Order: sequence, then structure tokens, then C-alpha cells
Amino acid sequence: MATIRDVAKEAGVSVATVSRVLNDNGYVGVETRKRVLETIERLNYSPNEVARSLYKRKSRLIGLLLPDITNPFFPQLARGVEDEVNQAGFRLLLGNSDEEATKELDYIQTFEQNHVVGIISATNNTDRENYENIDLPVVFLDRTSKHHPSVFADGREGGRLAARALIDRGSTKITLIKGPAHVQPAQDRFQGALAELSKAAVDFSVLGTTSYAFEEAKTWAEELFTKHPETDGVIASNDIVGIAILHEALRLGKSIPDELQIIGFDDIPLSSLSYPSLSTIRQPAYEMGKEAAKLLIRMIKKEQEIDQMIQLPVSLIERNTTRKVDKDE
Amino acid sequence: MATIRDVAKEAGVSVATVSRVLNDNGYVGVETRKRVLETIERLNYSPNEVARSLYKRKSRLIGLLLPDITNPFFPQLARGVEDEVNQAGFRLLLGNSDEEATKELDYIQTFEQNHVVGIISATNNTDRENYENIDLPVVFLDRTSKHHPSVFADGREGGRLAARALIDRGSTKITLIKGPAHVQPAQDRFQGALAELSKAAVDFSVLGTTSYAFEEAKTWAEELFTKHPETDGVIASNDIVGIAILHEALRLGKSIPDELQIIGFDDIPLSSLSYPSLSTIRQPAYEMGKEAAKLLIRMIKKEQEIDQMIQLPVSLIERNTTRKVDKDE
DNA sequence: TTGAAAGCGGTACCAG
DNA sequence: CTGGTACCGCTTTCAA
Repeated sequence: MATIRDVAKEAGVSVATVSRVLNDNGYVGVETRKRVLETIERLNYSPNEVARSLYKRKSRLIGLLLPDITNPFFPQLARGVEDEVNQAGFRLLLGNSDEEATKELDYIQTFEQNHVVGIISATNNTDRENYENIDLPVVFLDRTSKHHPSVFADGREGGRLAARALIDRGSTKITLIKGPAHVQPAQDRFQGALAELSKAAVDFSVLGTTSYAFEEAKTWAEELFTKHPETDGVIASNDIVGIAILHEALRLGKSIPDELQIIGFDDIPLSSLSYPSLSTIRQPAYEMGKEAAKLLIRMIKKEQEIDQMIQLPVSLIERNTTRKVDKDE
Repeated sequence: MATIRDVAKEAGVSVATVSRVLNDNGYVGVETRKRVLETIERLNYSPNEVARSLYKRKSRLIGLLLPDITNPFFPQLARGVEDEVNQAGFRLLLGNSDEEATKELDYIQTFEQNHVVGIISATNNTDRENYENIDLPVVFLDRTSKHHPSVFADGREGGRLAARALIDRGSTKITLIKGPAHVQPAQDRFQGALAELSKAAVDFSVLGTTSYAFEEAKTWAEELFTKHPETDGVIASNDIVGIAILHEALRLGKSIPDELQIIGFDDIPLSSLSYPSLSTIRQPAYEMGKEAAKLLIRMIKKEQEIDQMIQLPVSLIERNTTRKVDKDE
């Protein structure tokens, strides 16, 4: 690995001059600049980011903290973030917290130790004290915070849309699945749906769940149909759960969407490949990631607090686990 | 942020001493050590990784390069890698190459610029020259290389298993989907299946595809049934494609697995949630990630070339898109 | 327009 | 057992 000194020596100039052409600031004679550039090329030199970070006390790294990349919703967020930060010349330090406070703290510490310029966090931690004395721009993604800028989808509206969709399409005994209590977006959806169901002329019941894992989704699906065999409409807490319910319903020989309508949440890529394909409330995950990254970068550039909450719209994706709505209603 | 000098001054010792207790090497009086430790605690000091990296010329970062985290197979690999490197005290710098050589090179450059101690790459790039003059341990994941240690699943055997499964269960007009030509594991599967089909008493045809994307999977599914309407067994190039085909088959009113058997590849989490649930050849993705990380860490520790190829076994996961096999056969 | 030199925050060698 | 100090590779005054 060539260093700036090698380049300087080869080009017959000082390291200061090389640094100047590297960073394109300060005065450099046009002749000199050319010679330096040539030498850089010839030596295949590329500056040591670590040394740079040390002096500047900031790197070109951004920390991204997720609950679990294995959950199909998060890769999309992550890609949005990555694509956007890359454009601005940053790279990602990635961590999965698994909802464990210790891991989360450990990652935050590594982020700081490595001089990241900002952090994007999509975790569900309750104790926000983890983030209180971070002296860096932080944006929360897929959840809101009173203390930090955040980017999220309109969960309440999503819940409402889901409920309305089922009601409009004739379900009268609806089961609403309530996601894990500590997952904020899940609660927003739940509240939205609850509100809408409450003011409609339908029977409904609530089924509480405690996590989003694949295996457990199956368990709840079974639980759902033993507890509420008569249900004719299900609002799932997300697409995984929705697909698990669809699976179980088909196994029980129910006809979808005639006997039972199902609506999911998120619109993960695979939801269009279920059969019947899953109707769902779409969250623009990729865009959310991008927005979060944009916001963070703005904060980094301006070096000032931009206390912003960016709410992205959700939308109903009508596929085949819901009936066609009566147009003349 | 407190520095080592602050600690030294507070504790009334030299920075050298603080460094010694920090790294637990060299002699430090038990009394002194205690005092330093207390001060560290009190000042909430944690060492600056960047400064450390600069001096040591190596960080505690590992670079992970994937084709696309959005493809459900890769998050599993990534988690395996992450969990294992974390245990050894390393963190991940993540990059998605999107099969673009430029991006791949850019990431490799950032990895080097940031002093990563090793690289794990799961890309499909053909020109291995990208990796030729890297002066770092590199392990390839989910693909083999003559020039570097690698960790991968037994794709040929997987292909064979898939073909045999269908044949044993009575399919006689099999369609074999050939994945993208530049994706090595896809070709291994294909070759394995091809070999097995060739020596069996069945008719078969091959359908070539060019990518793994969700949208295109649907297109091929349609293409499949127009070109080969009479097929009674499909070997998909992966689970996404398998699920897309299942979807299309159901749409066309085919009964699964009676009229048509389908077998996928990978065993991504969602494949058990399709209906009927997808039979598939399982690759132990998480374990593959872990093995790759272990191997890399061994290379880092020993600072020597360990030229190893680790092949992990695949297995047939019988679910409901294949018939029950005749036990007395 | 250019160069010398003082750091950035650690580590490790050499004295004592 | 402890301290002084020369780096690691780059950026940025300050002088020339």
C-alpha cells in the first residue's frame, strides 16, 4: 500500500501538496497537480481512510442498526438506506440487535469507536436512554421518537385501511391480530384498525401475539381458528402472519376469499406469490430507507439538528385474499 | 469523548500504563491497575478504534459482500457471518454488489481503505482478477474458487436429489429450470439434476432463465406452462422460482402434487408457508455463513493461507408439493 | 503556490 | 513496574 509520502517523494513535492490535490482545496499549480495526479495513478495510490478519520475525527461510515435482517421487511429498508448513503459517499456498518439491549448498546459503542458520522436505527427498544447521550446525528426508522427525527409509515391509517377494506367487502366477524406490544408500528396499525372496527357495524375480536417469527406465526394461525372458527375476515399484523393464516385456512379447506378474507401488512416481495396472492397494506420500505438516509445526510451536512418527522403514506394493495368491492356501493 | 491522555492525567500515570491495562499486556502494578480501571470507568472512556487501527494497520472490521440482501437467501448467510464474527470481536462492513463489477470493486476498495482484516464475498463475479491482488484473507461464500478458500453447499448432489425425488415419486415428463449462467451454484444444481435425469427413464426438457428476481420468476412460470403444458414435475432453480411456479400452476387449476410435482432449492423461510408447502432441497445457509466466518477468522489469526474448501451437505425437505414416496419400492 | 511541522489517539519500544 | 516518545498516514495551519 502506497502512502501519501510515497506519492510525494515520487512526484517531487511535499505531502501537503499531495493532500491538496487529493482534497481539491488550497492552491496547487496546474503543472504540479498534473504531475501528482499521474503519480497517484502510477502508484495506484488510494488514501488511507483510517488516518483521515483519525485526524478529522469522523469517518465516512454510517451505522445501521436493525432488529433482524432475517425478517423479510428489513432487507428492503436496508437497501434503501445503502443505496442512498452510497450516493453520498458513505458506507454502512451493519448490526442486528435481536431486540437485545446489550447487543444494541454494543453496536452503538462500536459505531462511536469507529467514528461513524451518523446512525440509523430501526430497533424496538423501549429505553431510549441508549440514544440520549450520543453526540451524533441519529434517525429512527420504522418508528417514531420524540427525541429524534424519524421516518415511518402511517401505521394508523394502514390499520384503518385494512379494517375498512374488509368491512367494505362484506366481512362481519372480523379477527384482528395484535402484534407484539413492544413493536411500535404494530401497535399503530392495531390502534387504527381497532378504531375503524369500533365504529362499524361488525363483530370483531382481538388475538394477541408476542413476536413475528416464522415458526410462531404458524402457531397463532392454528390458535386463531380454534378460538374463532366462525371468523370471516382477518387483519394480520404483517404479511408473514397473513401468509401463515392463509396457509392454515386452506389446510382447513376454507375457500378464500369467499368464506374468509385476509389482509396483511407490509407488502413484502413474496406476498404476491402466495396463492391466492395476499391483499395487503403496503409500506414503502425501500423509500423509507432512502428517506431516512437522506434525512441523516442532511443532518450530517448541516451539522445541525433538523427535528423532522417524515411520515410516508401506506396504500391498499388489492390482490386475491379479498373480494372485489361492489363498485356501486 | 475522553482520550487515553485524559485517563492518564486523571489517574496520575502515563499513557503507556493506561495502554497496558487496556490491552492487558506488560507489567502493571496491581494498585495502579485498579486506579486506572476506576478512572476509565469514571470518565466513561472507551478507546478510539480508529487511532488503534491506524497504528496497528488493521481494524476489527470484516467486509461482507453480497449480490443483493433483498434476495431472501442472503440474509440468512449474512446472519451466520455476523453472529460468528461478533463472537470473535469483529464487526461487519456490508455491501451489495448487484452483480455490478464496479460496485464490487468500489466496495473492495473501501474495505481496504478502512483496514478490514478480511473479506467474505458471496458475489457471482466472473473476473476473479478483482480479488487477485488483495493482500488480505478472502473467503468465498456460496461459490467455489480455485484461488481462495471457499464455503458452499453441495449443489450437484442437491440437483441429483431433486431429480431423484421427482423420479421416485412418479413424474415422467419433467421440466428442469436452469438458473442464470453466471451463478455458479445454480449451474451446479442444474448439472446434478441433468445427470440424474439423463440416466433415468423419463422425458425431460430444460427451460433457461436469466435471473432470480421476483418479477421475472412470474414470467418464467407462465412461459413454462405455455411451452410445456404436459409437464408433471418441475425442478425449480430456487424457492422463489418454485413458489412462482406453484402459484401459476394453481392459477391454471392444476392439482398439486397429484398432477404436478414441484421441488425448489434453498429452503428459504417462507417456503414452508406456501400452500401446499414447498418441497425443496435445503441449503444450510446460516451454517454456511458461520463456517465462512470461522474459516476467515482462522486465517486472520494464523496469518497464513489455509487453503480449504468446505462443502456443506444439502438435504431433501419433503413437504407437500411432492407426493409421498412408495415405501415398498 | 508550496513546504515544514504539529497534531488526531492510540501502541510499543527503550530506558530507568 | 513505569514513563517518555517515536511512529501509524493524513490534514491543516503558518511561513516562506
